[in-house]
Amino acid sequence: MEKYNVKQILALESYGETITVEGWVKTKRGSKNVAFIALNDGSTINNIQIVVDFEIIDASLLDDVHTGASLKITGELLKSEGKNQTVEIKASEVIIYGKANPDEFPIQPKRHTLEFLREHAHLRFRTNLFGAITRVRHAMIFAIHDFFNQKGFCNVHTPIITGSDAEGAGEMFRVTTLPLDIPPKTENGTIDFSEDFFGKETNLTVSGQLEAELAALALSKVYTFGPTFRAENSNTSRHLAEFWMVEPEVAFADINENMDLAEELLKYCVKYAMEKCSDDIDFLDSRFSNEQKGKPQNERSELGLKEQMNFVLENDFVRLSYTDAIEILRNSKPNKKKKFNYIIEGWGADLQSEHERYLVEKHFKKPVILIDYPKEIKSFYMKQNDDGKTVRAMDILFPGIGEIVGGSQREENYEKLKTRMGEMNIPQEEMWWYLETRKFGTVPHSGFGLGFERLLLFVTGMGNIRDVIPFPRTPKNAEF
RNA sequence: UCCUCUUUAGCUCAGUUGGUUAGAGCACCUGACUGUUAAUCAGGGUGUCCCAGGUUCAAGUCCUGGAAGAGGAGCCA
Repeated sequence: MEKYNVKQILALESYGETITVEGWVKTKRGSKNVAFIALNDGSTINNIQIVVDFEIIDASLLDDVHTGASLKITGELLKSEGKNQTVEIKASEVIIYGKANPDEFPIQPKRHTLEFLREHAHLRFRTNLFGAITRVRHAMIFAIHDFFNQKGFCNVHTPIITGSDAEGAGEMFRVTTLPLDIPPKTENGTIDFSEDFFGKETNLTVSGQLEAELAALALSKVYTFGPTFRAENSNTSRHLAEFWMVEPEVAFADINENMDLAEELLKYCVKYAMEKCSDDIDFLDSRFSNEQKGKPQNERSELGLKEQMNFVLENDFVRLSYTDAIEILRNSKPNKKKKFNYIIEGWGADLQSEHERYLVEKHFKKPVILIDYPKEIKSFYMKQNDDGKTVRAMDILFPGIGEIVGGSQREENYEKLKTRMGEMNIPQEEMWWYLETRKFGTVPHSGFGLGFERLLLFVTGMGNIRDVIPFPRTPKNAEF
């Protein structure tokens, strides 16, 4: 006898065939002679309807079948008499693998708040919503590897434990095996890390970029896709302490090729989701619309989820220099009427969230790529422009999400890089290996970082980043 | 880290001016119903009112401190 998953069964037409299916109960509806069980195994968002005829199955068996129980059903595949499905299974045997006591099982067949489900992250996979998000997340992982593989990129695993704390991307998590209560001390009273596991201070990585650059300067086109850790005390719906980042690095590529690559990658992923996860995206689209209905008019999204995705696919991203952005913002209504919390006075100011949102959501109403930022507000490794004021940085801003990509052309000139490190107090002795790549066969190269969970926010229409990663790590929260 | 808001039944929430025994819907159980679609209809009881202090004859309600969660800001991806 053939064993199928629910997704396969829903596509079968071999009526009369005896088949077996295993899964978890979504809902049970009973009447005097017959009961209906909606069964799901996670292979699709759709359920298979099990018909239990009490002339064939003892009705008391279903006393232990509630939402959440796990079952093995054997029965006959039939064309459904009901309206909402094409096929169903008329059970000849019902085996209960595990009950789910409804007094204790927290996932009821009703609407739960996302906050409640976050506190039950071990069980939230069982909901339609988190099943859909998990499948879309999987598809996006594949889309990314697929994209780069097709383009001849080499995937490189960069280290997760790093000996450098000079990457400048944020606060780091210390990795140590030293005893916390009585750490060994040096003569002048500081902690003696020479006795630590690695013989030096080590941390969890905040970015694989620097190591990816090393690989790019031999393999030309590489990317890393791995976990990243930031010990910032950020309590927002867009930040995680542990998140996944896609970081391509390309030799012989300038900032324009870098922007082309990022735009193409984002569009590829969005298209992939719409094509490969259409059932899940349909579900997420209607969830998104329902959520918008509950919001005040001025906070509602003008477009639906699928409309937003199509819009991104059909339009070129706006490419705009920092200097031009400042001009637009300075002459904007909210700036003149002093509606911004931070009024744009002139060139040099860092852009705040409200400014980025104005550009993306009000002025252009499209994804925007901002380039050529003042060097003072960007990292040491970014290539300096000839004007002596700006660097070849690029940030991609998405509606509702903000910065989804940050990247740059890298400074390939040894002397310029060294000078800039000095100016920005980056310890050069520690970074000797990074500098050496500029000494031996240096080439122009570029790369960027794409926040994987931020991409998922866009593709799923979810509003909180804690809901697009299975087990979110945030300040004061490492349960599960 | 800062600002604002929230915390009452398993879940979602209401609870008036501080005043008797703290309520509703869902879930659950029982019954009815020949095929339901988060089935429907009738009946059944459930509480550390987030924690610790304080004010008061009396606190879910007022005050102080704390914790957790959410939204926004900063940092960024």
